[in-house]
Amino acid sequence: MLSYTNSSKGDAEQLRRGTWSAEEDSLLIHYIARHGEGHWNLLAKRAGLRRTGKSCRLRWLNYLKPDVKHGNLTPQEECLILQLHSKWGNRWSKIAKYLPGRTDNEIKNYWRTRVHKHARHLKIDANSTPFQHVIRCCNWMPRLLPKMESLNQTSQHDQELMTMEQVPVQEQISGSTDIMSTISQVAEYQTSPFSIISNNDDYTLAKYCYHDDNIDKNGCYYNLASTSAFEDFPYLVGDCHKPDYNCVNDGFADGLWSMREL
DNA sequence: AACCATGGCAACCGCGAGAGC
DNA sequence: CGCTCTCGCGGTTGCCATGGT
Repeated sequence: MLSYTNSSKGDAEQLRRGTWSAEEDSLLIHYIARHGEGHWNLLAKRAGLRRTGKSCRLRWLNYLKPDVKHGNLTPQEECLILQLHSKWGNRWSKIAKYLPGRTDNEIKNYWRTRVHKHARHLKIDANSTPFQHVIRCCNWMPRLLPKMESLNQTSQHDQELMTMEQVPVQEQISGSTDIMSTISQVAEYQTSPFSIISNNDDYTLAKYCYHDDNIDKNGCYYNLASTSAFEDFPYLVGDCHKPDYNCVNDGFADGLWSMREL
């Protein structure tokens, strides 16, 4: 699957494209470990990689960087993506800032493969107001919340932190342990909006998102309560959503959840 | 077993912003 | 001011695995 870009400077300067090999990954990791990130075009040449600087940067940021989390998104992360996308639209990098360890590319792929798919099947625009109401008010968000609650009972957040401490990504990749890197990962994670979820003293994101008293008979209304814990996260604070139409009776919701159980 | 359709995701591309000269 | 380079972003492509027929 490997190809080369056209070059007028001869074969020696042809650039590789396509899937990265383990050898290339190793070259990139070790070069950055010694010299740091940045100046990607120069980095590519000095590291002996026949890749564009752009390609090196992308590979590092989306896959090789130690604090990149791999694996399925948690319900909490899915919930936050839905919230933030309804607020900011396709501002993937901005959304990714609120999901430590997740890349804009991963979030973008998640949206396009999972969320867009539902919109296609429902024959409505994924960016349209009706679809956003379906996602946020009728089914998707409310169904994520019980999952988040059940995960909280077993302290999912703590489990993730334990997992991160036990098997640092950097160790998996390079075979060496950088304890400071691991600690910084955990510290960064704890300052994210998700850090509140398993904090019983400070309530949980799920409980903030979902108040039974505020849900009407169609389940189309929920309130995001205000709390000082969300001062740095204005969208979640006191934001109320009430659809201006009955999104359950119009059949959107049934179609949505017959396709995939979250 | 072979073929085909589909989904998931890594990687690429084009563009624009910003910095440096 | 204009040029070049670097970087980052969002959109798109294409490979590969999986499931269905």
